[in-house]
Amino acid sequence: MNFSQKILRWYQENKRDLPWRITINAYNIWLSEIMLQQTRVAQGIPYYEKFIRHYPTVFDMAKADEEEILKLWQGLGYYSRARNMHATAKYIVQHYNGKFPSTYKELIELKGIGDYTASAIASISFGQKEAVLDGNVFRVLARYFGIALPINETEGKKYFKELAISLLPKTDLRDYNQGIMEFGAIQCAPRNPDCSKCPLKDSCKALQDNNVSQLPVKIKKGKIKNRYFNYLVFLDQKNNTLMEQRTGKGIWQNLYQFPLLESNNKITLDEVETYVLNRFGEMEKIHLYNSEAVVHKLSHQHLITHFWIVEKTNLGDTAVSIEDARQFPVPVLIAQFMERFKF
DNA sequence: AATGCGGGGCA
DNA sequence: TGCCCAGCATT
Repeated sequence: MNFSQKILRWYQENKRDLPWRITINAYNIWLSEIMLQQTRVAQGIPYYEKFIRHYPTVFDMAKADEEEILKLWQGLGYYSRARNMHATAKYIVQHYNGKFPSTYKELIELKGIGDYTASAIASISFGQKEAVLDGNVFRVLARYFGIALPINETEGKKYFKELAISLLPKTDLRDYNQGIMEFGAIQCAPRNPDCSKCPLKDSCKALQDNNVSQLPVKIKKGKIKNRYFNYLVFLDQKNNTLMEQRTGKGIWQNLYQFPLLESNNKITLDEVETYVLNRFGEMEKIHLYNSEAVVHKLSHQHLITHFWIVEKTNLGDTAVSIEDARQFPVPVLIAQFMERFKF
């Protein structure tokens, strides 16, 4: 039995029951693949269920408002996925009459669909002979064949892609591609895999060389930056507040938040007060809600956050009721504050 | 080629 | 605390 046949055999005996595995409908497969980009299966499942419930077909999603989609997506992260997904839903309805194209070439033209996702949809939904290359597959191939090329550099990606293509079986493309990913997620896990019960243990190069924990190789880059966020939580007597939508580049695009004063380091009450006075006018009272900073950790930056409660009589005509504010799509950082503050 | 983009789970 | 997760878009 060769590599691919062993993967297929293993998958047959170990596959999980996942909600998107009861169908090969392209809309369902597409939705699941977008959600699973850089996201664990366990985290994605409830979102997938929720979206299928709200939008059973691509037509339903195309008709929805972006704000509603972002609200449903809230907490899943990488919000550009939601925006691109919505744009693609509309595009599929407009230009493809609601039917997803079946080829890699057409799929990769769509927003939010790259090499991996195009291959996944083409193979899983349409049975085409395309090789998927995600974090799981990189790991399985790097270990089994003992390849130390960095998986996040061009040369390595190209090498692994060609290797993955060469391993594709003639039939069972759907199961093979899902199988090798599942194998990477369950058996050939990132840390401390139990190689003693691996069906590939007799021919795994990394295991023979005692290299399992060293592979795959990934060049690490980037340092974490600290940013200082000061949120201005306005309140008037009628339970209104102020919310703003984040526009432009950067994190949380199109999500809502309280008016924000960002600073280079920790800020004093006087500085906040001066800022509020200049931008919003006179206030009744202002005080710091959390003396201990809330540190919200993203993969590439730490947001050192203080919430300032600002009591102000007249919030103007852009004020929103607290009840309405809770319905806005917001980052987890804001959602957790609302929870804690009993907003 | 390098950087930015969330949030959570795990050792 | 650092790494990883069914990656993609932009610069």
